[in-house]
Amino acid sequence: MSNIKDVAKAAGVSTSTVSRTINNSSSISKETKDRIFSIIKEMNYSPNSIAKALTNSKSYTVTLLVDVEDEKSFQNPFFYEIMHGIEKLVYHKEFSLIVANLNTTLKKQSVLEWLVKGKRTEGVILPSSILTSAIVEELKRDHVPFVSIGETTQLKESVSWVDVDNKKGAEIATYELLDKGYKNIAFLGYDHTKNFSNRRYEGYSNALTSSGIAVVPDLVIECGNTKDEGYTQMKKLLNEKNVPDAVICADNILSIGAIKAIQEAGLVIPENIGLISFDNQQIAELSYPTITTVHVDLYEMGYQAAKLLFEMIEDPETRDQGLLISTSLENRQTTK
Amino acid sequence: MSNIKDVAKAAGVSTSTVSRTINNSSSISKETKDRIFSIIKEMNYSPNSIAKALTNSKSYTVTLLVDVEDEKSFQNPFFYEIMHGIEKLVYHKEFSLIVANLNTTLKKQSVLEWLVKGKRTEGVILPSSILTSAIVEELKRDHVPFVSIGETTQLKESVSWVDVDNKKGAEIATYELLDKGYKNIAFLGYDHTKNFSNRRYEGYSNALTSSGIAVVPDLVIECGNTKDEGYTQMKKLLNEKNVPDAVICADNILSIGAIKAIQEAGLVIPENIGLISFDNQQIAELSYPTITTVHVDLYEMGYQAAKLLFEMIEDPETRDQGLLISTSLENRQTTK
DNA sequence: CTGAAAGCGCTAACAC
DNA sequence: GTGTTAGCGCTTTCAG
Repeated sequence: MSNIKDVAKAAGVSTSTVSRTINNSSSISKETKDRIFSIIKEMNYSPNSIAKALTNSKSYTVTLLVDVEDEKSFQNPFFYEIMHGIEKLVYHKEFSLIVANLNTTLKKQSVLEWLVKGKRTEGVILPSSILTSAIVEELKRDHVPFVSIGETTQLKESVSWVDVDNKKGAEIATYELLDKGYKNIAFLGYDHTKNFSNRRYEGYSNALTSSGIAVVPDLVIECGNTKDEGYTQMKKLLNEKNVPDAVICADNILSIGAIKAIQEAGLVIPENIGLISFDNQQIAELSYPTITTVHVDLYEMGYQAAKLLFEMIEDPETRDQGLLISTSLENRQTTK
Repeated sequence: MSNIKDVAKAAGVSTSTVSRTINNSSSISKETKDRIFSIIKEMNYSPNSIAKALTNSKSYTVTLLVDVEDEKSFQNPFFYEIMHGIEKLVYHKEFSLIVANLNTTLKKQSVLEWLVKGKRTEGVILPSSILTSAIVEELKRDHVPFVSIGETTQLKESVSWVDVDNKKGAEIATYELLDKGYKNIAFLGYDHTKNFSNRRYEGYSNALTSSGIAVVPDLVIECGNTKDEGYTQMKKLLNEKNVPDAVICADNILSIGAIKAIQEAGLVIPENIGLISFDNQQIAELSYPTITTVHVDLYEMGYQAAKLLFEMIEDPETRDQGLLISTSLENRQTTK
């Protein structure tokens, strides 16, 4: 493998000239530049990134930190697309993307410590679900920029984040149902401990009241996000005197169970009951009927997270900020 | 940030002594070691990984190469677990894990070239679906060890790989159905262009013939892996004179459609018809009924891929090898 | 517009 | 057991 010295020798110039050429310095004549570039190509030279990193005291590396043991931190299907968005910008900036698992320990320290202290990373992207105050403090102390995927309401510290515009998403869903003539809309799967769930509820109630419709507490069902809960709670709803003619599922897996309950009750979707859920394209398309969902551009979310991160890397004075990614409605078979 | 010199100065020793201490050389007296370690802790010193990498001409980095645009290269849910297994060993070895997308280009070269030429990576793990001869040649030329996730039947070159023991998996499934009293087992979703599908078919026919049962060509259905294909093909099967009493789905999404077709025909699962599919835990558990599957330990697969890779990194003379990861049957509601 | 030389932080051969 | 020193491959003042 040839190095910068070899190229310099072959070109009859100094290493500085080669270096300047590579880095496109304006102070090199076009002729020498051209000559050097052709020699570089001839010799199949590539700058050694590690040497460059050492001299510049930069790692040219960004870390995506996840909790692989925790299904909730990044749900499988989400992760891949988000990573795709991150990856896109990271390599565009000629950085590498490192993936590491929160719970890994090396040399008696957390991976994060190991990465940061060893100067292995210049920035971190991580899901809000694993972002504790301890991590925030550590990263801030070491001046490592980071961006949270998910709004960070549980933290007292200010933090940069990107999140889905859950409120708006729920609003869109609610308006859509109203537009299609549904009148009595339930909200299934509310979980007041989760930020995104609160936001979705806000959107739902907002859209209703804005349309002159009162929120009916009996139609707002608090429960976890499982198929079985969806089934049980929907069944219950259908046995009340006030039966809804549409339902918004605050979280996605619920809807599978809910649909089952509706079908078993002899009701037809979307004629008798309409349903809108959130995300998870795969489930939405595998179900019978396919599920109308509020869809999030996760690629975009990842991309924006990376963009925010690079702003912070390039200018450490950048202020923390929050960014909401807009949603869109994917009409499928559970709505008219 | 303190460096090795600072530590040496504080300890009143040379940098080599500190270096040897860090790297646990046996030729340092216990006393100095202890003293140095305590100073290291005091000063909160961490070795600069980039400097170390430069001196040792190693990047201490392994790359997971994927095709994020191609759903098939790593299907979403698969990827995460495989990565988890890889990640585990990679960090245990005190390496970092880089993730990169095949189609990214930098400085007019592919990411892979960029990573390899720039000495950014010491080894690569990638799915067989994106492993072309061109990539093999490139990696071999540059002496970069790599491991394929998936057997590489399409290549003439010898390559290290890990794969699911698809044949054995299908055998297990077939034997299970026979054991439970099913007698007329169909094989749905055969795709002769795919290695894993061929292997599964082999296992199926193997188990049948070993049990003294002839393979009935009419019960082997070649089709793609979609919900709709599963529905259509299953419906067809149920309308033939020779109706199966069990079905193995060679690929997973098929089973959703197949189940629908069975239910619509008024048949009861698992009493009238049994069904076993492959993988995809999430779908298998969301379906009504939940689907009995041949399950693969993807974490293990990732871990073994990394293990193979490190053998090659640590000893370049290591010969290429193939490794099959065993499967297990997850009994759910589609079988008696 | 180009070159010489110092230095990034660490390791390892060679001394003692 | 420990220290001295050269060097990994690059960038960047400072000179000219």
